[in-house]
Amino acid sequence: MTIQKISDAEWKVMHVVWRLGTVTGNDVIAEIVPETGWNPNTVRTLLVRLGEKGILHVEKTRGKEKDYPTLVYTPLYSQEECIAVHGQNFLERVFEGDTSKLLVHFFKDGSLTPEQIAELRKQLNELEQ
Amino acid sequence: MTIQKISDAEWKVMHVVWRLGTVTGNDVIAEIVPETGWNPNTVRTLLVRLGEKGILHVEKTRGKEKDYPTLVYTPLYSQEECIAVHGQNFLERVFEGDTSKLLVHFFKDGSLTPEQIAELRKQLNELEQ
DNA sequence: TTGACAAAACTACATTTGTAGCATAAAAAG
DNA sequence: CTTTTTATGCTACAAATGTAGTTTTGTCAA
Repeated sequence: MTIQKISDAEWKVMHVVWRLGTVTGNDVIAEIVPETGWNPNTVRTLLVRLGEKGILHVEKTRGKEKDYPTLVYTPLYSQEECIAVHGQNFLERVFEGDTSKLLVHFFKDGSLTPEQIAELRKQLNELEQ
Repeated sequence: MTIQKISDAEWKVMHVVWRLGTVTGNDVIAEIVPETGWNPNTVRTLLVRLGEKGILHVEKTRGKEKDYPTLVYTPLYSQEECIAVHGQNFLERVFEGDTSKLLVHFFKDGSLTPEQIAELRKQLNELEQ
């Protein structure tokens, strides 16, 4: 019932899907293959699996006009939802659930720009009152 | 050559090993089994795998006095090193490498105590100058 | 109509992971 | 010494993952 696990390779696909909204296999292939060198079939396999996991909705549509039917994939969960679930998991696994330990780690390691630091300070202030 | 991947179940073992320093199988079993309900053999399997992965050093030692030889496991990498590697990986996978996005997410989601917030502010200040 | 081409569907296969069970060897107990 | 425990060493096995290859099928160009 909960959101199923998204594997490393699948995350890469999901980022593209969230960015583009509703996509065809080719859309994703066009984005990912040049960057990763993966075989196009690999991308398609990942899309199929994400469909089976209930993370993407899969539908066969006839494009606008005379196009022949193509599978289109649509995210069933927002990026925020998936990040929430998987972030929680990571937090527990690696930091034993201690959020502030996590935050301190990524602070130090993050080489943040001054703007980002300012943004974080703002967030902190908001949290505080 | 890099630190190999540590799986979910293995992290649980590693936290115990880091906490206790050098451990026997039984030490880890005593800590983990009550909490998780895992079969003791499961814990031993994980220890063996961590040894094979080069994350733990395995050695057969004769305990202090009249003890019979037992396998003892010692971490070959500090918690910080492992967290650095795996944290980086997570950051890239889930947040596409954007540290500040990660931080903002865990801020909002983290239900921090006032002390933790204060601590973070301190860290921020240190970073800033 | 027929052949070429591309998308989709199905199949594949080695590794890793979760989760043990079973057999053996050595120590402790009797 | 023999028996009983227990840690260790193998073996196991299904599901998930990374990474495609092969086959089928539907569309379009000739």
